[in-house]
Amino acid sequence: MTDPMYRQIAEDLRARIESGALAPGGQLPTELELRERYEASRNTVRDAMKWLMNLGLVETRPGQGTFVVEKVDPFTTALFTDVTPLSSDQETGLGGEGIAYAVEVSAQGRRATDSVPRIEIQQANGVIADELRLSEGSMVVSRHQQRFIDGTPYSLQTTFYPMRLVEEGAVRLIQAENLQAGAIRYLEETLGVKQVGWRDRITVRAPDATEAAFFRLPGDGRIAVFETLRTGYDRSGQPLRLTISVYPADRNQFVINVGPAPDDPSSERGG
Amino acid sequence: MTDPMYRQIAEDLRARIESGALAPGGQLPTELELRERYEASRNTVRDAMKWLMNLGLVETRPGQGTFVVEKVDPFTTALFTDVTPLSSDQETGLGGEGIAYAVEVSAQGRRATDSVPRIEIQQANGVIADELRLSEGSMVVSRHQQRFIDGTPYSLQTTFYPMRLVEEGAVRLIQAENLQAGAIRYLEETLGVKQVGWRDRITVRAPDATEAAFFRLPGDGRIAVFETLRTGYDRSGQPLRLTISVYPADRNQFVINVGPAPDDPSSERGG
DNA sequence: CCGTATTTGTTCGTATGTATT
DNA sequence: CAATACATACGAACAAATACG
Repeated sequence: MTDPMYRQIAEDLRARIESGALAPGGQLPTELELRERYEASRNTVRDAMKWLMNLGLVETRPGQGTFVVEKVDPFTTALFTDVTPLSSDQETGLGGEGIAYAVEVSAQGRRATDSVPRIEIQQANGVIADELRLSEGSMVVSRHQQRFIDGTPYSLQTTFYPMRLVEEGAVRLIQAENLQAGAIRYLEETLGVKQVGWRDRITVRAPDATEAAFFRLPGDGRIAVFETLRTGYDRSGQPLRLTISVYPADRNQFVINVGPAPDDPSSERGG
Repeated sequence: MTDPMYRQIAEDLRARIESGALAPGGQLPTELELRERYEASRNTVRDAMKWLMNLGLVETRPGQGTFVVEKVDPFTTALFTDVTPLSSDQETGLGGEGIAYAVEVSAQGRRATDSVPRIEIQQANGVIADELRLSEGSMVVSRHQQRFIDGTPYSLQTTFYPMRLVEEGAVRLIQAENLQAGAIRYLEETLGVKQVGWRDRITVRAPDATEAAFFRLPGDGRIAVFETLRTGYDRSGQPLRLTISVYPADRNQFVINVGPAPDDPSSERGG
């Protein structure tokens, strides 16, 4: 019938937060103070805090207190941009080859850096075998990188190539240099195979321990991560590569521009 | 140094789940059994359960027990599809006007139904004013719909139009009929304004109480929702409309097809 | 640098309520 | 109605992180 006490406490605090009475970044009363204010036990107050924490409204800092979460303005990653000029109807292209390479940050003045790739040769498991249309257990090359923007962790990215491509001569795939935006071009120059299309898949899930550590996320799964799969295909419709990227969901968004959409993708931010 | 006991218990159970020893849908031992097995108090065992719950690995059902979460195969929503034929290089078009209308479900044999729109005339707040490039407090028409697939809640969707469009003659925007895929065409026929491009934004956040109730989500924020903003622009680069859609993140994914990507977007599913 | 006070984190015990079988 | 299983609530004690003099 009536809500349990810890939810009533949470609801009361939630209302104060949404109304702005408790400002972002501001500190909440301590658990002992709240225990007196609501005439509840400390554990009940803590249950209310956990509720608000799971809603992403507050965060606790041991030894300091409980604070209202400040939303950061997110990194914007363009998954697709069609660069048709606004005033001319001629040549509705797909933005040239350049965009085929990777997910790109619409970084204004921000500096993106990537770690040296960690190369592995491994068996294709479920999703990887599925997307690359290989039989389970087929060998693939994986190139794993940590990506940073202005030094802060931005994404974890792993690209898988069928081992076939290496056997056919693309040996630099198994060397730990930064192919980066050049991987697709390298394959074209070396083997003559060209990526003519791709498919992105966007899902959300809880981070694993590795991801939580890299992105400095809480460890419990209360902050999710985006997982994007990008499968690239050659002219014959055969999968060339699969790139799996992971981004923390609390500070990232994706945009897709289709047709002559104005520029300036959320650069301004009002108070 | 060493992890707290509730996390060790959680880690042990997590390993059993990932290894498959505890199958999806299967029941975990009861809290009393776990209390004996790990020689901990029931509260500590429950802390371990909450940890696993936030990671999305288990769910509890009062009176029944604790169960390993079964992942459903997600609804797939295509945000963008470029239908260039595979074998010809001529005319790399954007797939025609048809795709401009809306986010479309790649529903194979599934039946999509929408509720009658709830129309409101309201002031544009922060995001809405921002995207439609209106000054704060300008009037907008909002058309809100509940969308279902095979009768199960699929998304909550609200489209905002500048009031200016109604004043200029598009009066059916404020009538509670299903314009649906015809809204863009209606604007073109009535006012001669044509949506020639759009921008999508994809973010993730905790659901609010309304959304949690509609999608039957837990109420604490442990299952997030996708929020997509689609802003449509006319030939002059002026925003025509803003559609905000919300989808539960545990049973939805988005796909983007660029260039001649093969069909069959994840219809098969291996055990 | 050290010690103390403050604040959240962990763990236990216990009792009672609510949902399901 | 009874048994089972999770949910709520209280009280207590100690640990760990942080801030401050």
